[in-house]
Amino acid sequence: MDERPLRADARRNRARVLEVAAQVFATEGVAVPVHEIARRAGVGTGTVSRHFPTKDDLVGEVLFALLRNLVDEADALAERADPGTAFFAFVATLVRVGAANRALAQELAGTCCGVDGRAEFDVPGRTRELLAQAQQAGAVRADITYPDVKALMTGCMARRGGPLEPVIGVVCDGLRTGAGHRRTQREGTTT
Amino acid sequence: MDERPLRADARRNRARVLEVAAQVFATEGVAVPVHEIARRAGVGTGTVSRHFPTKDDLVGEVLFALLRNLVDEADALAERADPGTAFFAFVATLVRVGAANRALAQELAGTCCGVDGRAEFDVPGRTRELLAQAQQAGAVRADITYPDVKALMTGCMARRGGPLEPVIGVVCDGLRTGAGHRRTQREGTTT
DNA sequence: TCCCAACCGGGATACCCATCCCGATTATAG
DNA sequence: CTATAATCGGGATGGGTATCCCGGTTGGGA
Repeated sequence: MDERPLRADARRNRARVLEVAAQVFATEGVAVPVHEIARRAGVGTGTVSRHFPTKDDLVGEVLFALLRNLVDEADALAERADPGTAFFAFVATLVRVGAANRALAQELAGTCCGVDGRAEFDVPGRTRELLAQAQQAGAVRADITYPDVKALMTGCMARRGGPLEPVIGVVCDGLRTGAGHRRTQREGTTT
Repeated sequence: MDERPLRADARRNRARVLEVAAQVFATEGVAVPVHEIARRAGVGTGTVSRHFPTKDDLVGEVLFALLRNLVDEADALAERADPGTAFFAFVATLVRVGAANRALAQELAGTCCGVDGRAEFDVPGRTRELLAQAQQAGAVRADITYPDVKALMTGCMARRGGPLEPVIGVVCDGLRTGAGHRRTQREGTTT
């Protein structure tokens, strides 16, 4: 196909753009203009959009690596720990990573370009699985759904610039079975 | 000052724009273009920007009423209920209102125009006070700060379109002193 | 009823941004 | 060293939004 090797300078520029983009998107979110990425990388906007025809392509490439790591971690936890421990550990990891990386937080919150959900990078899918297993094992409240977990994690990620232990603690304690809640009298409510 | 009464048609248009804006911002958030508000209100864009010179003016006017109600509710709770009950009830109210109104959620999350914080409409201030009193009364974990609470509530508000009891339950249980292990009455579930 | 200031509509203007294009530059094969 | 195709920079283009402006319309007091 188009697997022709890039010229040396082109390869260098591409890598530099990717590096700068990763840093900027992590710090300021995906809303940063492409021309700003180009400026900081010391290249023209044309160079950026030649290597990444669309802004989503650039964002996607930046997110791929991060999402893959998370999926790997989820899989590792799933086989190394019991369901409850695995689920809570993964939630804590997602929150920490999301709080440290705005772009990733936006992606996980669904306010980004939506590159996850693709086979090998399906973080939401992994989270769903871990949740289901933790609930089956009786470690997590049964009335909780994935959207609930997603919303709670999204909130925790917004706690940028402060210690994360408190919010993670609150959420994990609250999710745990046996925390006092009135589930007993409202089993299958749907609003 | 310029308190000359508006002409009848002008007053009618202003009210209609405000009404439509409130509805649209609540449903779709403050990012909706002004010209869209004008279109749905059946007026020209000029009419909107004459009554509300800036988009922030329009958004602000819409939010004022909502914020005032919330502040009133906070004050009422503060004097009618014990600190713990008041705090949890207010948190539940904020989450419910925020989940039902995107513009308000954006405002409370700080991703809007920031009209609150003004004396009589200072919802964050009231929340802070209720939190401090609840902690002093020993009803809420001592390691929690206002930004933690804000982040958690922001997350819950993102749970649009589903039942809110689970997320509110998780957060309130998690915030409660001695959380993660039992206890609970049914506070914090006011509608 | 008549008249004019207040009001209306929506086109004009001024940004901002992503993406495309093309003349100038440069890596590198021969 | 030279030729040439790949690459570069940044201006041009198209689309979107907020705000301003002005010729036409109308409410309501005389």
